[in-house]
Amino acid sequence: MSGKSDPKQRMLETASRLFYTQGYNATGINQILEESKVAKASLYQHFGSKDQLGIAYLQSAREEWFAGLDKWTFAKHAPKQKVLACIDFLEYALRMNDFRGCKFLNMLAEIADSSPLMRQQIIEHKAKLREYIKELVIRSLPSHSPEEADLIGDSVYLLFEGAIVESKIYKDTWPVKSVKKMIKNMLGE
Amino acid sequence: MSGKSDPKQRMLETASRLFYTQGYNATGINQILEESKVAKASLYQHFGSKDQLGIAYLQSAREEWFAGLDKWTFAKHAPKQKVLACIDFLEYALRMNDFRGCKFLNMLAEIADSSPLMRQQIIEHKAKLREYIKELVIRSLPSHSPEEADLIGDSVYLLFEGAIVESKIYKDTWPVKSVKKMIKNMLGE
DNA sequence: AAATATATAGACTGATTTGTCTATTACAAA
DNA sequence: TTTGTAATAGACAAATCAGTCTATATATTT
Repeated sequence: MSGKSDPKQRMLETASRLFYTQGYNATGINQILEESKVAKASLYQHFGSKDQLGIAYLQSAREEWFAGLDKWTFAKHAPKQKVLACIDFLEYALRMNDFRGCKFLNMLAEIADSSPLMRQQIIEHKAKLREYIKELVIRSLPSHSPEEADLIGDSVYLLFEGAIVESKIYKDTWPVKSVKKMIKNMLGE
Repeated sequence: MSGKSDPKQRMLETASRLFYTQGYNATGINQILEESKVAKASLYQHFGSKDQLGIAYLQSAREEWFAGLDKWTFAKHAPKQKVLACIDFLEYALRMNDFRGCKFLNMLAEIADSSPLMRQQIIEHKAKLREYIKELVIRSLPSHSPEEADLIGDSVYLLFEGAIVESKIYKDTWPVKSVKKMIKNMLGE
């Protein structure tokens, strides 16, 4: 059960790397098996299908994402600073991943209507992120009306998402930097 | 050369439909040939490769997109109303396409680093859209400093893009509606 | 009518796809 | 030591992938 010798873990890590860098449809299970040095039967023993492996990939990506996000926001105390920490984490994560964008949005673009289960994973992840950000924004704006704070919360979330996809297009941090400035304005000086 | 009987046009239309609804990698050329009733040799005669067909798909999608955008903005005269018309066009287009999202972002997520030419098409399209919106926003805010207007222009663009991807996730118009409200605020009452 | 260009049908290649199956090996617990 | 579990290697299936090629047929133009 220790990392390197556990076939299931090895497979998931290799699949995660390949799905992200090459795309889900462009990655065959044979390549995953070769690079993780796992037998084909083991894949179907542990995951049952490529689709299920894709779901496991999204699940682990979600855990990783929120673990990172928590780490960055917990370092700050004021709600507004926590919101800005989300943006700083985003810039950090995008750089770390060479601007390959969001694992969930990339997958969503690939699967079309062929995997409702993966789609559900993606929706849940994004809905959770939306609530996460909205909660922080609302706490940053205690004097605003619920309607106003709600709108600003969604706007911060949509700017956040916009920054992800645009940084992937331009392979640059300008979208994140613009978004951070704009959010600072929206949350007040 | 009249529509239905022109193999090249027939192929491109069928490929566009299939690439968009099924994804680029998930669509084989054989399916395109069958559904467009075109011989395989004709495809390679006119396009040379599947990659080139993908590029032609993106080119025609760009023309279509800006033709639609122009139509909606030309109907308004005040710059601010033109910006809002962009959002209205977006909502119209997303609905029309059953919330399948942006053809360019979908493709970008699929090709990873396998097609620099397609990537270039995507970058050019988005850069053009960014300039289009920024120009309208700057004209909407004549009394703002260039730096402020520039930031708001990019923010509107990023909200616009965010609305596209989020409406695809949730298959709902709430992101577009939130973005329209927020942009109204940003451009002043 | 003859010549040229374009489209069609479809065989074929060689590689790859997901998934199943058999048979063998390694290891751990009883 | 025996028994049961998990991993391995790899053959195999049936389908599909992009792309090439030959041969035939249809139009258009000169």
